[in-house]
Order: sequence, then C-alpha cells, then structure tokens
Amino acid sequence: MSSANDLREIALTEFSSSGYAGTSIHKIADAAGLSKSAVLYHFGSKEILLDAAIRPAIDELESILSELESTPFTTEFRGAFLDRFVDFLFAHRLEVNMFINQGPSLVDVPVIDRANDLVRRLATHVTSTTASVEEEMRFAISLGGAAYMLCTEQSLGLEAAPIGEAKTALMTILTELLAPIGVRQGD
Amino acid sequence: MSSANDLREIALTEFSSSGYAGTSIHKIADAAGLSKSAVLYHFGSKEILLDAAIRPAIDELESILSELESTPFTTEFRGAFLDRFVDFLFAHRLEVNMFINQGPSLVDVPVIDRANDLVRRLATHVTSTTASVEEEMRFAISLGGAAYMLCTEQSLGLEAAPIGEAKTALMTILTELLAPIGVRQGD
DNA sequence: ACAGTGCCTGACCGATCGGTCAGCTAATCT
DNA sequence: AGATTAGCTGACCGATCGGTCAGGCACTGT
Repeated sequence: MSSANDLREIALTEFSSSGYAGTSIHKIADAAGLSKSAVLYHFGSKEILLDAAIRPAIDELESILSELESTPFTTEFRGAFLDRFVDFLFAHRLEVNMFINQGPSLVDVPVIDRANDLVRRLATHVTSTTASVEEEMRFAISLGGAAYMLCTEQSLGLEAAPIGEAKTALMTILTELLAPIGVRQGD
Repeated sequence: MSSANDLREIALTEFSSSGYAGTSIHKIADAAGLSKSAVLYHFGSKEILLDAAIRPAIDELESILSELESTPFTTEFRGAFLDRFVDFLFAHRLEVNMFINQGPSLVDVPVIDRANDLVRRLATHVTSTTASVEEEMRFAISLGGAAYMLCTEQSLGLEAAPIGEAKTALMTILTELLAPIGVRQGD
C-alpha cells in the first residue's frame, strides 16, 4: 500500500475520533511509522490532508444528491434512494461523523463548507420548504443519529453485527423515521 | 453575574462548538473580556474548567438514571421518564452534545469518563441485556440524533421553534423510536 | 558514470499552547 | 490607619503546534 493512502486512512480515523484540532500531524506520522516531514511531503499542509481524506465521501454524497434532486420522488425511488444512502453511510461512516460533528467548527475550510452546503441542500430537499418543526427534526435526528450510531457501536458495547443485518435494521429505522415526510410529493 | 459563572457558560459554548482541544483558554478569556490569567485564577486548569462546565448536567443525568433504575418500568412511568429526559436534553443540550461527540476522545478526563459510564448504563438499562441489533440502534440513534438536532437547529436552517412545540415534537419522535424496546418489561 | 527524481529525515522557525508567578488595585476587616 | 483578601494583569516558562529547508538515500534513465 502506498504511503499516501495509508496516511489518508490514518488521518481520517484520527480526525474522526480525536477531532481535527485535537490531532497533530506528528501523531498521524507516528501511526504510519513515518516522520512529520513525510506527511507534509505527501500533503502540503494539514488542511490539504483533511481535504484528501474526506473529499471522496463528499463527491459521492454530491452524486447521490444530484440523483435525488433530478428524479421524481416516487415510492419505489424512495426505497432505492434510502438503500443507496444507507450504503453511503456505512461506507463512509468516519467521514460522515467528521463533518456532522465538526462541520460547524471547521467553516472556512473549503471542503468542509462544501459538505455543509450539501447537508443543507439535502435537508431542504427532503423536508421541502414547508416542513413542520417535527419534520425537520426527523431529518436531523436521522442524519445525526445514524452518524453517531455508526461510529460508537463498538465503544458503546454494540459489538459489530453482520453488515447485512445492520443495514437492514438501519433501513427499517430510517424508513420509519422519515415516513411522515414528503408524502405529498409522490405517494 | 459573577465572572466564574460567565466563564463556565462561555467555556461550555466554545467547547461544544469548537471542541475541547480546539478551544484555547485565551479564546474563552477574550470572550469574557478577561485575561487568560483570570481564567486560571478561577479555575486552576483547563481540565478543571471543563469539569465545572459539564458537571451539573452529569449530576442531573445520574439522578435521572438512578430513578430509572429503581422504578418499575410501567407504561405510565415510561411517559414520565421520557418527559424528564427530554427536559434534560433541552436544558443541557450543549453538555450532551459535548460528551456525545467528544466523549470517546476525552477519556482519562475523570468527569468525561463518568459521563461515558452513565451513557453505557443508560444503554444497558434501556435496551436490556438481550437487545437485538436494531434495538441497540434505536437507542443510539435517539441519543445521538437528539444531541445533534438540538445543537444544529439554527445552523441547519431550523430556526428556533417555540420550546413547547419543539419538546412535543421530540417526545413524539423518541416515543416512536423507542416503542419497540423493552416492551417485555412492563407492558 | 552521472544526473535526475521520488521519498524521506532531522534541524530549525515563529506562533501558540497550558500554566506559573510577582505584583497591582479596590474592597473588607480589625 | 494598617493588614488582609479577592480579583485580576502582564511577563514569562517549557512544550508543542504547523510548516520550511537542506540534504541523504535508493532507484531510474542516459
């Protein structure tokens, strides 16, 4: 495996668990068995490393969102969308956890701003413009709750379940949570 | 208002939004119109300030948990418990957001360890020992989702709703989310 | 054999971190 | 009036931060 890739993954893990401000370049370098200078050789700055670590996830989120915004929200598409979104959450749990928890405090970092914008767009689309307080809550709880759950299953005693079972359970819960939202659009 | 109390509140706000590691004593002092030394005069160290900021919330959580563990979980108590718990979430949203998001990374800070233990105890009690993956998920999503939602309502476009309406909505959602859990105990 | 390049290191820089300390001021106590 | 105390400040400390730089090492192409 390439050093750059190692560093990206290690940085993502550390940023997600200890926070961006709480993670020093030195710590990441140590975990990779390299020197701090090696990290700055591959990624010109700490911020560039952050960008590289979460950009793929944000790109995919943007793709999901584009499809969502350009497709009539029929009942069957709702299922397909939720399926893809849950897959996204599982595949990029660390990244999601990062910009959900630290997004507000990392403004003016371009890649984080982009992520925040996407979340806002997603919220606007899912809840529509006339959403009630409860509907907006349902969306926020779904997103924040899933991000939290996926990153604390082990530390909370939730031992890793078979992925298939976990996905099914999460889809059940999210479907139930979001069911009252947007029914006027396609159901 | 006393300086010490000002500092506690400012510190809580900053710790919650920018993270413990990402908040310097100097920043807190500036926001309070004092010098860094004044902060360290009132609170001997940054960690002591953190302790002072979130201890009241953790004390109340412990009280809620004690009542929960010592009361038969009848249907009517379930409602009363949820009511008290939602009140707690609203009253201490910043503290909850803090130790939900940064709890794992702030281990070996005693007051945070205590909070983590309480959350684990709460999880064990609510989901019981034989909980399924989905039941544990429902608990984690409820807790993490509520904490996220309560701290991002403004930054996500969710303008502050009347407190009463917001509480009712949150209780509806949490009741629905947790309904399938623990029915064998008192219903 | 030699130049070039990719990868990496250690020394070093200024800034900022958490924390200590001597001392100032205003109010309180005797 | 004199002593004490609470509240606070600015100077200063060592450690660590993100980042720069010169150079070493291994390999490749000529």
